[in-house]
Amino acid sequence: MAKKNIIPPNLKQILDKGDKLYQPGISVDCVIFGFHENVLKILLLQVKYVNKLALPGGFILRDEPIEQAAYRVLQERTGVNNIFLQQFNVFGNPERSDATVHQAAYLEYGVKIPKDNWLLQRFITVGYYALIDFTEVKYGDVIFEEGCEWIDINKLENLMMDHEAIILNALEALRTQLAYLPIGRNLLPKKFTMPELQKLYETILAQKLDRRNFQRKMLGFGILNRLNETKKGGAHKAPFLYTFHDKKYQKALKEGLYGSW
Amino acid sequence: MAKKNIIPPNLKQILDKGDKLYQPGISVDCVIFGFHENVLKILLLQVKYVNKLALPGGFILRDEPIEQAAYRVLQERTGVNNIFLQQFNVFGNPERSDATVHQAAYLEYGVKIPKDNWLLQRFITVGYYALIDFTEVKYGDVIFEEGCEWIDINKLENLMMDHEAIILNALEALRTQLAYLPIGRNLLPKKFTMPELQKLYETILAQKLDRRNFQRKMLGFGILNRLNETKKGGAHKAPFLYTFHDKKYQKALKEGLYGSW
DNA sequence: ACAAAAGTGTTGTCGATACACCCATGG
DNA sequence: CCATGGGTGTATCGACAACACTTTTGT
Repeated sequence: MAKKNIIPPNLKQILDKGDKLYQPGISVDCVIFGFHENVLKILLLQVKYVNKLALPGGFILRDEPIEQAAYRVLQERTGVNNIFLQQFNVFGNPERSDATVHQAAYLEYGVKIPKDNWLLQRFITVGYYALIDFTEVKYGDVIFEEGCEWIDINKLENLMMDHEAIILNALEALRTQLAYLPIGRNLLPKKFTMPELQKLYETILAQKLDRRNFQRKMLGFGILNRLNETKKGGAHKAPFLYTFHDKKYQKALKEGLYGSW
Repeated sequence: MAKKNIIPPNLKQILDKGDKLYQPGISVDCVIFGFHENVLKILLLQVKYVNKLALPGGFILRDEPIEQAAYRVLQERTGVNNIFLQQFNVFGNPERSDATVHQAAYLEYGVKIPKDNWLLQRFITVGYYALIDFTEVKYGDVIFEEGCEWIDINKLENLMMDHEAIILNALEALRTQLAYLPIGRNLLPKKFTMPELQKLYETILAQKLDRRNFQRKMLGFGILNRLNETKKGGAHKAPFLYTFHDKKYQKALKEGLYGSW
């Protein structure tokens, strides 16, 4: 800490021209869900200056739709293209903004943010949650942070500002959607087994499901293809592999699993 | 039109100090549902300068929670206290902002808004919908507008900017909520009959329901009190009057009509 | 008394749950 | 050959829809 680093140009630009480039006072935050080894995880950033974890978020360009800003954030962080993205809430309590976070980050470069700078004002954030295939993630650019980490949803701690509340809110929204929208296309690899899909559901719902009824219900939705392959390797009987039926999956995403009337 | 009016002080203030008083670039818009004579209606404002209808909306004070801003707008417009208020979406496409609306309003007072004024920038709006008792509304302050009007939801026309899309989106959200949350406490008078409640549901869903099944289902939720009175006056058999069981109603609002697990 | 609207009851269907049984595989 | 996990089938229950019947009220 004795020697201060030189401030990177992008950080300097955010400070000086941010209010020209971006919509002031508004940000997006993404709750990125991934599924790995039967655990639901969330992609978080290590913010070293305050030694806390944060949701990947960003600002909204002056001429950019909000959803696209969220998409841009996801791209920057994960490099993944095939993403399910859903707006779920807006968080706008005045107390949620915490100027000390930005201050700490810039102080690392010996820069003190002027008191009237746009970064220090109140921020309202639009929450999106995303489902992505854990295996496709390539860690992307690092800005303020040390790096990305997948954190077990049951082991959240030491989060910045109101980010834990945002995550829990996102999980609630995800659970609700589970009831009427197909899930899994973006959380599982192309080929998967029925037990794997079931584990995903059980993890999200934090609830055991009956193996046989689950299978019947899923097949009943008509969005799965059973392949003529089985997943070898594990002990015991080899389960069939499945893929999602792309067209029907997309249709179910639009109309809901129980169809529209 | 020959003679220009003098600009009211509050309008002048919004123009000059608005960016100090309010969060810039963010607004709230309220879709206010009311129910009267078996028709679902929405409270809209006549904006005379552009001769269009608009949702009641407003800005967010610098230190004000968003929901409270929405609540303030409702109070100002309707004077009603007992309001069900729900955030349902954020509308943030850059194209949705339309500077000509504000320009027209101020031009009425011979004021041309400076090009760099905060009012002319892009605005993102947070959509709330509200359910209120039609009979309790007292029309409130008028700012830019000629006045408020209840418009039949099936006869929407000539709306400002993207307000019609916002209304339809709100209606969708309302329909979804209908499935798992109690409705009616804020849309009906204290005492009401089962047929009245049913009409409300039918109107929102745009769908006929079976009288007998509806009654059984509603009573099953256990949120109604049957009074020892009947609604006299109409022809034919007098229906019972009901009230909502306040405690149970509140509980159902939190936990959903089917309970939590 | 009769039409119209409200209250109450019965039945059938379908989906969700619970559980029994058989099959395949690795140790 | 048996423990474990995967695949298939069946019984039961409850919610909901459809519909029959009775009761009340105004004209």
